[in-house]
Amino acid sequence: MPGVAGRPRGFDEQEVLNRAMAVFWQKGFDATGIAELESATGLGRQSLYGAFGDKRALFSKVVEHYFERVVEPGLVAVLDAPGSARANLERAFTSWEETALARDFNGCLVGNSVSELGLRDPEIAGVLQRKFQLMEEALCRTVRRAQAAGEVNAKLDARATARALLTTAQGLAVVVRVSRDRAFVQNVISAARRLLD
Amino acid sequence: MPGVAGRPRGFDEQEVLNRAMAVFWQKGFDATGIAELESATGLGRQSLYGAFGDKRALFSKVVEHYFERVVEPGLVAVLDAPGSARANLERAFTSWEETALARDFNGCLVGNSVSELGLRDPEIAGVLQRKFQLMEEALCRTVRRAQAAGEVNAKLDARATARALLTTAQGLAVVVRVSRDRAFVQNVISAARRLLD
DNA sequence: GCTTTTATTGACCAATTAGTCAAGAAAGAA
DNA sequence: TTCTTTCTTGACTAATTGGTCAATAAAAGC
Repeated sequence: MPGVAGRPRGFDEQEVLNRAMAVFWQKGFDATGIAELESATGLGRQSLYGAFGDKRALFSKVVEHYFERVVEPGLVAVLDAPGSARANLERAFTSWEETALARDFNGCLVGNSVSELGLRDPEIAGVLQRKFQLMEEALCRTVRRAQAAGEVNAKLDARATARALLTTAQGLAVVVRVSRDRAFVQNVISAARRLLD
Repeated sequence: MPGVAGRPRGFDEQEVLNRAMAVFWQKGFDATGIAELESATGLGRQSLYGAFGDKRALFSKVVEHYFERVVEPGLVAVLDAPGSARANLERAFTSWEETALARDFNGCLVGNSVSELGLRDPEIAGVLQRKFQLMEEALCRTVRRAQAAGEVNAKLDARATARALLTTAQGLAVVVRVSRDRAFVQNVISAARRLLD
């Protein structure tokens, strides 16, 4: 009989994913050990394996979780918010600047994972590629919307601009890891802004 | 008596560094095992340890080697070549486009290493940061030179522009790992070019 | 030829890895 | 209560990891 009874979980799946995400985000896939995931989540090994499968499966769920809980609200929702599309782009830039300068900034989990796993795990690479596409898409439609409102140079290729912005953000996430310098970040953000003129 | 005699090396150090570089470049530090370095270089373990120290020390030497043999000739020398600075920047863009689209493109070893080790190995992070600075510097002086020649908008902040270009190149190296798409790369390069106008 | 120094070879080791097994604990269904 | 199902705990394992040891080989200096 399916769906019947059994001892209920003693943990909140979302909260566990949050903690696991924090570790993977900071250290990457390989450098994160199961023991570390145990202590970070407070779960025992078998609970982890029972609930999420092996390390790789857990990592996949963490990537999805990251997109839902970090990128969707922090970027996509910001861009798609009603009102001035240009203002939304500016809000995204500001948010990039702030997060990049935060003391505990770990880059972008998607970008980090692409660097680490992009060439050796085609399945995960496919997932990551789709995440990039979703970000590009969000940027693209916002650029278009801003163009329609006369807030961004209408002569620009919206898709090309979106791709340049995505690339800039990913580059910033990398470079800032070793030079957390406010002037540097502002220079890059200014350049991103200039891409809209 | 120091500096006397002993059996001479049976291998060429530069060639060994080339092979080791290829492996580290493709797979990263953690994912590269000593066994793999042995078979890639053709050296036995003790020869490797005797000549280069432990894995981390070898990796450091590989990073230096990468800069000397890849970045210096492929970027710095191109930018510092005599003649039109703007043309040199264009040559760099073309080279980015070509290498990014090559079948065996593995990103930038410096950028990859920053992602993997930037937060956990301060010493290596410092070295990587200096490499970024050298690239920024080369871009910066070339932008300035082009400005002086009237080939690039003289109103631009040369340093800010150099930083944006560096960031763009690093971002491209990441993004292209999962979407090796000619149009995408051209869009990004066009945006980089627009940063000079 | 003998000595000294370094290079090479391959076996070895301790530690860590991801993943599994088996027994016990807890809660809903009957 | 009793049964059934799932969750939890901690010990266990097989494989791989980076790194080392000791013996051998090869060349230069005397």
